[in-house]
Amino acid sequence: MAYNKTEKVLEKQALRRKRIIKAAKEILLEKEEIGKVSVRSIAKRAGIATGTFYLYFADKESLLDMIVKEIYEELLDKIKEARSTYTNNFDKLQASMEVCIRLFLKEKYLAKILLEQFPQLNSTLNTKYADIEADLIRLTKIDLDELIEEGAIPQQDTQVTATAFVGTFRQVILSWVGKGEPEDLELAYQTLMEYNMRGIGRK
Amino acid sequence: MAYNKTEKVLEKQALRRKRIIKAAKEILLEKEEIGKVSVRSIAKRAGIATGTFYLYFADKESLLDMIVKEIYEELLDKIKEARSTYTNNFDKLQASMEVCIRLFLKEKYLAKILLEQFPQLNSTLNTKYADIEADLIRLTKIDLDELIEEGAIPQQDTQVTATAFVGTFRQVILSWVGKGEPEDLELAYQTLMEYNMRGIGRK
DNA sequence: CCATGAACTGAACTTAAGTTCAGTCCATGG
DNA sequence: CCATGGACTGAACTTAAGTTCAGTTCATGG
Repeated sequence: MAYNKTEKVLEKQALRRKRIIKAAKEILLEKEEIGKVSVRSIAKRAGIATGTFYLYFADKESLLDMIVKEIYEELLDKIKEARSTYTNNFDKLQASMEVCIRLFLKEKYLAKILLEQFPQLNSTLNTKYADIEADLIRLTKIDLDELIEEGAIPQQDTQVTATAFVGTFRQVILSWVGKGEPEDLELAYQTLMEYNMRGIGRK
Repeated sequence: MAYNKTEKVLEKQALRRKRIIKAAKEILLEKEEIGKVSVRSIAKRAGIATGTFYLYFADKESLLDMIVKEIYEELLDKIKEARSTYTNNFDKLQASMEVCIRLFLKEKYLAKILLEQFPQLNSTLNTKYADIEADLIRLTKIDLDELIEEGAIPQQDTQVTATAFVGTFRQVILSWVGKGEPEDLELAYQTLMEYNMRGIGRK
């Protein structure tokens, strides 16, 4: 005599699921160390009992997993959107980087979670995070390879330069998240972009 | 009637202390996650009882603290030494970076511990690690400021460019530690250095 | 070679986090 | 408005790590 869930219940459950994710993100922001984010604290913040958490997520890792995925997809979507408005490969590359910076600064929690918290994890998740960095490097490399083909930048080991390129952004964004943005953000942003444009040898 | 320790005992204790540090470094290398490095496992590896650990270090954090300090001092010493053989500021900057790369690649454990393991820590230690990165950036910034004063590179926000500079090295070294060095290391190293030299606008 | 005190030991204590589950509450459908 | 089964609860269980300490071993100096 299994009964069917009504729309209302389904909505309530979806909301609860979202609340759990939101609570987790909030706590990830507050805690210095990702290890300190406990299921108990997430449940408490979300206003549910500890056990209820496990009705929504198989385990703690599943939740964190989902959060990484969500954030990264949001980032990729915005990058894709920004790139679509340009045809020139320089512009596309710059647009991608601009999106990263602006998104991470606007939503510092994204930066903190993605650049600070998740790299602290081991196991499956850390691998997943490394994959994201590797992915961004891969995407950058594609752009650089195309620029070389066009003759817009000199021949170079794009694996190395793409890695360096991404490295500058990671380091600079993290420094801004950590100790506050510079007074003149636009100037700083431009400095960074020029650094990399010169770095790849833009003619 | 307190008795005096003989030389033999003092040596044995010094050795034991070193063994504990060595054991900890070894385990730091093996474990993906620094949190998995337990006092028990360190003691076992060092061939002592768990409790004995606490006769040599106040607590686990003291040991890790000491390890960071040791590694960082080793790095700074080598940098200082390498710099002393040059007078030109470009050469000094390049020498510093070359030392970092060569040291981290030669002793991958240093890179893994300093760039991968310690950033995973929270609290005091993480702060200490952040201090090291900040310190390297600070040192780089000094070089850049001098180069600007000499007119060797154009005016720029050296806080940003120094951060970017260090970021490229961190990212590239970590990628090499993670998935193996490139076939032609010299070439890759040169690529990275050129990237940064162009980046800072070397004339 | 013994008395003393320092070094060492590892089991026990403490704390904290992930996970489970018997009992309770609540929505459904008759 | 009840009987049923799913949702929810939070105390209890499990595991694992840091730390302590009573008992044991060892080194010293007489």
